[in-house]
Amino acid sequence: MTAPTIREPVPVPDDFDFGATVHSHGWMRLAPFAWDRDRNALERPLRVPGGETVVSLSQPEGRGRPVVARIVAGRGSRGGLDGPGWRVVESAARRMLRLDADLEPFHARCREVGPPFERASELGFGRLLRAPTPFEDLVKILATTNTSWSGTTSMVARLVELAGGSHGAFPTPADVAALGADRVRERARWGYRSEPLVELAEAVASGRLDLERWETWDGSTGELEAEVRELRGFGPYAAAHVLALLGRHDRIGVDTAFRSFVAARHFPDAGERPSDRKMLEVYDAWDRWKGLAYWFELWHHHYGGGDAVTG
DNA sequence: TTCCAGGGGTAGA
DNA sequence: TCTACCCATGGA
Repeated sequence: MTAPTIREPVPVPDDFDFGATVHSHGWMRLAPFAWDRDRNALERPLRVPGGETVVSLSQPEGRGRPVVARIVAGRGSRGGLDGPGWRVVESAARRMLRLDADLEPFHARCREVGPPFERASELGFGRLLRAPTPFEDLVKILATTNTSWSGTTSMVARLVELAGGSHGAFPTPADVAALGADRVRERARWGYRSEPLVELAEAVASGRLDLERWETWDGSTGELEAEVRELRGFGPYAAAHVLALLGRHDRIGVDTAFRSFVAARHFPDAGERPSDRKMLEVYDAWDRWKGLAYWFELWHHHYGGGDAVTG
């Protein structure tokens, strides 16, 4: 048992940029994430042994300096976390912020290609914010399909409200399974996604689907993609998104944002919108970095304004 | 009411 | 494997 603490540093890679990571895509806007503008901190509840805690993450000393995890509520608010509790928080931070990702190969490639990609390294681009668990990421990806971004945020918020923890922690697979498809449909308003969501939750809760296996997948992207596609409701777009959050970027999830952005940027003079195939060809030369290359272009286009890319 | 949204599923070529 | 077409469903 270590001494109680309410504030601990988490070591990070030299090129780690907290702001760029948090604003890498729309996840920071989905419950139970909350962005604290005043502190430039990312806040969210986490399940820890014996209950929940609310942690606030920031990088007060700037790029390459440690991320600081502050316990702001829940278990730990009055005395800190014990050793096991703290390890859960640190492990969650590492997954969310992708602290173990090696982006040097991507950044080296970006420097070769030149503008605007050469700025990817200095801007700290390349780590896509994730949930603490692969289950939460899958649920949120399902919530982006066939709907608008506002629909996604409300579906996720209602699910957390209905089945989440007392401090708002994201529901576990068992929680979602217990909620059942009917209530997911009628009260969380997930529409036709309700049954695929509950099926996913049941598969994970029962152990039939082991998502941890995907975290350390050493097979081909195609094999992993095939497993993801076996999940109901996960088509080509959703599967590519899942792969991206697992650190594989040799697929691009084609959605309305991809089509409109790539058409405008790379085919400005085309009379009619080019085919998906034509638009995907733009990124062929990036091999295993296709997805990040596209996302950097989109992100770079928006990030000047300081907002996350949410469509 | 109509139209759209960070698509999925399926049939047929 | 690619295309065409239908379908879903809340919100603007």
